[in-house]
Parts: sequence; structure tokens; C-alpha cells
Amino acid sequence: MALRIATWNINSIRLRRELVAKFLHFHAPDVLCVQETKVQDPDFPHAFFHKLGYRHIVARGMKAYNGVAIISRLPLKATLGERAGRDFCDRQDCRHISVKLPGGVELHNFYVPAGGDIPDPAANDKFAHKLRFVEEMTGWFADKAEHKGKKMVLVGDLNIAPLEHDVWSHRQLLNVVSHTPPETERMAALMETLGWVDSARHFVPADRKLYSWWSYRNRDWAASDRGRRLDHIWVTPNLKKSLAKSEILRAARAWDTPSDHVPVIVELA
DNA sequence: ATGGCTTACAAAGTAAGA
Repeated sequence: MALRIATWNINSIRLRRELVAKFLHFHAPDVLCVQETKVQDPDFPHAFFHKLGYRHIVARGMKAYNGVAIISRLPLKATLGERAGRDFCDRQDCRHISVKLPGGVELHNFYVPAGGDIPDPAANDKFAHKLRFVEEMTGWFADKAEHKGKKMVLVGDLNIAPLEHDVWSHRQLLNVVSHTPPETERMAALMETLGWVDSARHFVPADRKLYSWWSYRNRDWAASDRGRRLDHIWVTPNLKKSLAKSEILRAARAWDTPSDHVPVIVELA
């Protein structure tokens, strides 16, 4: 039996719930992880997704900013207690939520801080926060006692484009937040912890351009195609042989009133 | 020319995204 997992930075779940419905209808993931829901938990549109057959929802949101949720047609088990997620950098800013899926796969949904404009932790607190956040993720996943032997999937808007061809111009973006060496080096260290497998690059060679985000500010995003791959689905090595398919839904960037991110999907056999 | 746009919010201009 196949398991389809998707991730999508939705940039307001209330504003774009019809777009999510369209995605669920045509792409039928079993589980959808969303980021930037921008809604407090009591206001999450549970009933809307229940009617679409997605009756299992865990959400962790706050007013105006951030927020993550897992929308599923399979039963979910919370693994981290009441709040369903872990706090990073001593902030309760709703950037992580995790559940266990039927069959035992543990799923982690992250919204890593964007990091602001200036790629210097001394001059920019947001960039410092981003680096610390990834370091703390690394420390946590490096704790073998907690994670040993588990089948795990890590998804989300990680806000880092790690490889040369995960951005439209490696040379021009080396000093732009999302593709700087301090970020990509930390992401590599995070991947090392459990030997995480980058599912999109498992199917697409490293020398092919691959993006999941295009700025709103571009006049014609498709023509200029100045994208970055900021959204990821990683699996632990014990799931590598189950990887059956990967898709980045570029077409969703052209949907009416789109998010600036598009859905990323993985299928596990 | 990467910021030209988009979102939320004790609503007119901020803050934030990345």
C-alpha cells in the first residue's frame, strides 16, 4: 500500500483553503503538511477539511505569523504531548509539529525561520535565529537514543536551498539569505545526523534545476524562472528503498491567488 | 532589477516573507 505525503507553505490557510481543496482533490495525498497557516488553533477550518475526507488534523498556530498543521485522511497519533510539537530557540512560535502515522512512520513538519535580509548573524538577529534553529534541530536529531531505529519523514519549508541547482543562479545567490554557506553547511550537518535522504534529489540529478518557490515580486515568475528549492521531504535511510515517486507541483504557482510556494509530494511504497 | 508583491492586523501604515 502506497503512502503519499505532501508539504506546502500555504501562506494563510484561511485565505487559501479552496486552493488546498483543489490540491487534495487532484493530487490525493494521504497526509498534507502545511506551514504559515497564520491561524490560531480555535479558528483552524477543521470542518472544511473533514468534509473533504480529511478527518484527522493536528494544528499548532498563532496569530498572524508562522503556524504548522498536519491534515490527514489517516489516523494520527500525537507524539509530543498536548502541544504536538517541540519548541526551538526557547520560543513558542509554532514552527514544528509531529505525529506518528499508521504503520509506525514518524512525521515531522517544520517551518524554519526565513532569516531576514542581511546574511550576518552579528548584524541581523533573524539570521542568527535561523542558524541557531537549524543547529538545535541538528542537536535534537543527533540524539540517537531518542530517534534510533525509527522510520521517520522530515518535511517542511526549511527556507534553505542547499545545492547549486536549487537556485536560479548559484553565483548571484551565494550572499543572499537562503543559499549562503553558513546556511547550506548547517543543512548538510543536519542531514548527516540520521543520514537523511533528500527525496526530490533521489529522483532528479543534482545538475538539473529544481525549485519550489518563486517570489511574488517578479513580474512574470514563469518567464524569468528565478526560483529556489526551499521546501523539502527527507526520509531516514530505512525508508530509502520505499521511495517510489517524487513531485514538485510547479503548476500550482499559476493557480488563482497562489502561494509563493508550491506543493512537494513523495510517495512511499 | 531581486524586490517589482502579498499577507495580517484593535485598519493606515507597519512588519514580515526570502
